[in-house]
Amino acid sequence: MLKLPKDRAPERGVESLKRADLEISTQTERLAEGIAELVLSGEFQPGLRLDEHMLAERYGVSRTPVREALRQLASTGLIEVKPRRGATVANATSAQLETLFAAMAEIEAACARLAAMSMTPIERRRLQNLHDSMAAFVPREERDAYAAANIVFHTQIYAGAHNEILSEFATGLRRRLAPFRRAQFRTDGRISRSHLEHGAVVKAILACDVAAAHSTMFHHMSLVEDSFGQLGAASRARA
Amino acid sequence: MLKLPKDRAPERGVESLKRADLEISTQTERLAEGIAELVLSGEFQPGLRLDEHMLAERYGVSRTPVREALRQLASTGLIEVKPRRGATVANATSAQLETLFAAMAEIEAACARLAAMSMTPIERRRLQNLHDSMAAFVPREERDAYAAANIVFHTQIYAGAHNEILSEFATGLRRRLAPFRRAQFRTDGRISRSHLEHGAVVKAILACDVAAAHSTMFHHMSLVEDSFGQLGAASRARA
DNA sequence: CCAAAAGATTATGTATGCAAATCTGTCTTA
DNA sequence: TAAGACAGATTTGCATACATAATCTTTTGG
Repeated sequence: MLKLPKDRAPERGVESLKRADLEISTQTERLAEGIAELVLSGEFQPGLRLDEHMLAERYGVSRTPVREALRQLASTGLIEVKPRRGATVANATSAQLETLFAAMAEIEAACARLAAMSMTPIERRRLQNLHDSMAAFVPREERDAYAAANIVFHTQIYAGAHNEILSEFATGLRRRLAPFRRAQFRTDGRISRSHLEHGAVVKAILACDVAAAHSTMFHHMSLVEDSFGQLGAASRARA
Repeated sequence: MLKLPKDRAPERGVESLKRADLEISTQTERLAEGIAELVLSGEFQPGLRLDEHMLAERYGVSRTPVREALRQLASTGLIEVKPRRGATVANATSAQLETLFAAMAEIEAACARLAAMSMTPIERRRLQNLHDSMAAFVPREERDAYAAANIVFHTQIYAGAHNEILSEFATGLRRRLAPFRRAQFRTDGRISRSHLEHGAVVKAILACDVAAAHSTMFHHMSLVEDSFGQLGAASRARA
């Protein structure tokens, strides 16, 4: 392509209207974010081959930044890159999903423990408020709203742990599992059970009960895992 | 450079004589491993600027695989890559080191707990044997031998947890902290104290005492952290 | 008719070149 | 003398080109 940087500028603008352009400086970052979005939204399903040429054309760039973006995403586990065989959206066997859920339960429980230990009064009150407001979604079975608030709920606990590293691990695992938990709250009664479990976690954290925060969160995450046995099987069949 | 692929072949051959060429397929992998080695060995110290040209020349390749290797290492936290500003060996403030140690304590404790739960009899016996054999290094103060065996000890526990993800987190954190814990067993009495703590961990794991495995390992890792307060300050000053 | 090998095709790995951003050192000016 | 600005040098980001491994297709032998 001849040097026509102005030709690409408009596309770029459209693509990233949501977030401030100030923050995103390189094509690679933009691509990594865009591709991740496609995977998380379900448009790119697990197992799909990610052709470098195809992506380069789709985003109007050369293969070089595409390759860098793919490597970066591979490091998060969202996609897989095998040497000389290209990249695919990560696809997990049910055994691997079990491992991921188990790891996530451990990390989330650790975060909850630390949160009970070191959350500020303001953070504790915000958590309580969020939990209370989520109660409204339960009787009405507003799955999407509850799912969105659920992510905020857990994110607040990660933040409350005041440990950037554990927080990143937890966020990464959540992202990595996202393609496989699309139907999370579809099971009947899952929402109300989730809210009850959250209540126990909140109570423990507010009471600074470190051990209870750990165990209630671990319990909560284990139950989430249970409700996904069949999904693991489904994704494996697709491979 | 004109296309003279034959000119480069010999260099490449010489460079990788040590390890089987069969396993390493791309330049990027070789470079990532090589650079990581330089960082871990201390030849590349925290804060050092990693110039792409310099590395490319040093390894006799072009900048392209160097860039990919740097991105890959950045994802492990061993180096840092800022857009348009290049890569540097990761340098942590003492606050960040504290966070890393705290995260590591949590993950190691989780691994120990899972290990107590799910190690096979063979794995348990191997751990016991290793621990026993490490006793020999204590009275003789063989720091290097003890340090090497110490890594094996912890690695056996990661493996015993039977959770690939947590194992990778733990290994990654250990690598990431390596540049800052060079003098780990230099403190007087550190070796014998470490061995005592290991003993408590082994005892708990062999007894399938899940809670004790967690707490003894957590205690062990916390003490490791304590003996590094001054190192964090030193590395910060260098920045 | 099927299997296996050889060739064609495609995609990945690597090299090189150019443009823009950052950095460095010098020179001007208050 | 110190602060700021400007120009040159350096370095990164990206595009393009080429070489090679992997894959697909076709052909040939049993």
